[in-house]
Amino acid sequence: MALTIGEIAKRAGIGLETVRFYERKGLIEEPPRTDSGYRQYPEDVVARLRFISRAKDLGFSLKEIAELFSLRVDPDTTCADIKRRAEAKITTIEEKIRDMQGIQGALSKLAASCSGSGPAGDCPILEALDSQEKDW
Amino acid sequence: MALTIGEIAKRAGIGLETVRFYERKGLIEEPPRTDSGYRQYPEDVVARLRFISRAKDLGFSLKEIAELFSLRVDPDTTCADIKRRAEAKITTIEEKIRDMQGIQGALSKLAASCSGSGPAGDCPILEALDSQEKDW
DNA sequence: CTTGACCCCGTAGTATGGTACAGGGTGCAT
DNA sequence: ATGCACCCTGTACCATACTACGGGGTCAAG
Repeated sequence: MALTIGEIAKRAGIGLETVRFYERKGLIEEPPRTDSGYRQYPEDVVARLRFISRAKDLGFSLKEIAELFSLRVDPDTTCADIKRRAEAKITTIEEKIRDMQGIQGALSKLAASCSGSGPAGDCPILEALDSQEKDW
Repeated sequence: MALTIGEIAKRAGIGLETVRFYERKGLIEEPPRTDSGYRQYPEDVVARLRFISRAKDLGFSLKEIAELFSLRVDPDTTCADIKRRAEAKITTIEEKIRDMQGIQGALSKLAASCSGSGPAGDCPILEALDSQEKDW
């Protein structure tokens, strides 16, 4: 039972333009067509689209997801290869978290230095942004 | 003593194309020109460009930085207004950190579930991405 | 046989923050 | 006076992930 692009998009919970976009990006295969040119998707493409959504939720870019698929297809790929990818991703995410925490700490410090009264001209936050030194 | 665009860019530690880009975006004012059309920057524009870099480091977008400038110019703006902006930014950054931590936790769980041996076809990471339920 | 929902393609636009030309003119030193 | 570094404008391009639109064709119900 083949599905139309609208059906498959609905089942995967994404827009149908997005399905075509993923096709152009090589994330899903080009499906067979009807005589009139309509795409005819096998049902398991829904699972693939959900895989993409889940991987995106885990912070993988579309490019990385495409790599994941090609790894999976390659018979020489091992479980360890996949694990390495996941661990590399964990590392970059941890780095991002640390960066964000640094930013958050600096901003909190700045916000704390501001009494919240008086004109903006005297605001210690803007002054800190103006000053040459950044001690944050 | 007016500075050329190249000088000012060098002093601010950014590219000169970026200076023009900021001008187009309204982050710095259009400077006066020489008869031949060269931009002539007053020295304090360096401070403004540094302010932009610093605010960017703190996670503000260019649009938000432009707002900060217009707040600063507005005589009705108070220190409390600036503080509110900073606190709002802290909140959104904290949210992002929590999101990232969720992703990191989920990925770590998946990576831990993988022994790292065997073919990719049996990889529990890929299986988790394939499965309907996400318990992560 | 008409109407409306759905599909096709290609292209362009969105937001973000720049970067890179191409094809010129200018400023200064030798 | 000639060479080189620097400046000018406008436009196009990079990555990321879509989203929208125009101008068509198709399918199924009534």
